[in-house]
Amino acid sequence: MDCNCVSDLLLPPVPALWTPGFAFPDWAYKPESSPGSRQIQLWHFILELLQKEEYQGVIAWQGDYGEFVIKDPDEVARLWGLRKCKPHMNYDKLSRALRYYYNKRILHKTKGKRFTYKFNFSKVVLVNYPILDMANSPFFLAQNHFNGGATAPDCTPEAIQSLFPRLPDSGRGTSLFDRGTTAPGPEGDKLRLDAFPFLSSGAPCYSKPPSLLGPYPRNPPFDYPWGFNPYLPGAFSLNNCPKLPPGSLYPSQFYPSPLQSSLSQLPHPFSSLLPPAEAGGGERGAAGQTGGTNGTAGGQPLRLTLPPYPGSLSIVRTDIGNGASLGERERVEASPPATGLSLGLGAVGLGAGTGTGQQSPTERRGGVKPDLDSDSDLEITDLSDCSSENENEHEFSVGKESSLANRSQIVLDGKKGSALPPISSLPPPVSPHPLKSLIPVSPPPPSLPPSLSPSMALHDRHRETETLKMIHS
DNA sequence: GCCGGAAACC
DNA sequence: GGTTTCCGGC
Repeated sequence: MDCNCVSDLLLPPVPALWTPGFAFPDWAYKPESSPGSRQIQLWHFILELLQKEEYQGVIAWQGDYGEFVIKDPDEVARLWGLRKCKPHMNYDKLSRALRYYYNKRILHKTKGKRFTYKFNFSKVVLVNYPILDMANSPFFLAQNHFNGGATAPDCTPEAIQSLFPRLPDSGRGTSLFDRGTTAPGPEGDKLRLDAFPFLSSGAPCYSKPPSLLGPYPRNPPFDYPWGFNPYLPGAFSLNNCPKLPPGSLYPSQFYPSPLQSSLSQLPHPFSSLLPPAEAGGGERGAAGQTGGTNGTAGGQPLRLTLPPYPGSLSIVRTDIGNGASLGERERVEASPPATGLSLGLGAVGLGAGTGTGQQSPTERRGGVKPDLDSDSDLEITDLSDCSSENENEHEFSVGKESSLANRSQIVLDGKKGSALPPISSLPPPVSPHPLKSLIPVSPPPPSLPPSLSPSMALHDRHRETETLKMIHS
């Protein structure tokens, strides 16, 4: 019998239990989310774990932004093995796979720190979106660890996202740039954000990657390295982010893209892609966030929002078409954060807090061995159907309970959250989940230049973009 | 623990 | 292509 344990292709609906604010857009977990692969990629999986509170004890953001620590290597390996239906997976193998990313510069090792790796967001972007003129982007010039860049003045997910003026359409699991769904323009099948789940939730320096950031969580005026922000003169204020100490850049650097904001808040060109109604900040009811659906057919609200920061916009896309799919575009996430979210970790039906007989991964692990306990953190992974390779691994079953549920005791509102990473530069801890409170109930409307107004013709916007690009360059 | 080559696998 | 598996070396 074929292994369909984790079936990346059959991920169940987004777990409703997951909390909004930390979920990657569901599209990020779809098969097509991993360019070049029909299965979830390891780095994607890692991000997946990183954004789940249940796994804080296993893997968590720590240290520098983008940096994470595998607290429980064996457990992570086990989980990965579950996901990939590789019961014999172990940390050694997993780490080998991680090393594979070194060359791709998606990841790199934090020297001197055991089990510590670091995502190289910008490189990931480059790898997956070569069409983007990253090389000329002040953002990347400043941030890139691999190009000699010393610091990352604005290595914010917002900044990264700002490079992608088009949002993926999570509603159907297809993005605006989804391959095959959009007329392949010059970059028709490349310009997608599905490779950057972290853009929406990756928040290094925090035990939990703040995602679904509300409106621009930055104190205006933000001092962009290149000082070019033609679109949003302080439209998105950090003031909307109660958890961010004024003037603090560090947190903001990691506040991933505000998935809860809507395209209507996007400076460009997303907002302009929205119909007037939605572009105007139409709200989606809480029902839309119950996370009960995985954005299969419509209804799945986008949780990815571009930061109101298109300053480094270097995108040359012109085929803004595919408007049809825009029906699935993000909607204003004005509803309270707690209204649920649709986490893309599809198959993971984590019963946060509902698990019984929890046993820490460390306690029950012992490496990925055939006699694994039958319990699993991933209810999704029913390995009973694993291929012959695992047929003798009946112990490798899952779904019994959420042994990690005990980790879910982390209180989302920061009352009981896990400790923040020991980051000296980190401003006074606001909460284990900085973004939890960053999502304003009513996001301020973006200040869009007339030229970027929704009524603006596409070609005009494109022209505008081109012009801006030239200016930028 | 970490690294990277090599080969196999899917 | 993206691992998985194995392995020798540091």
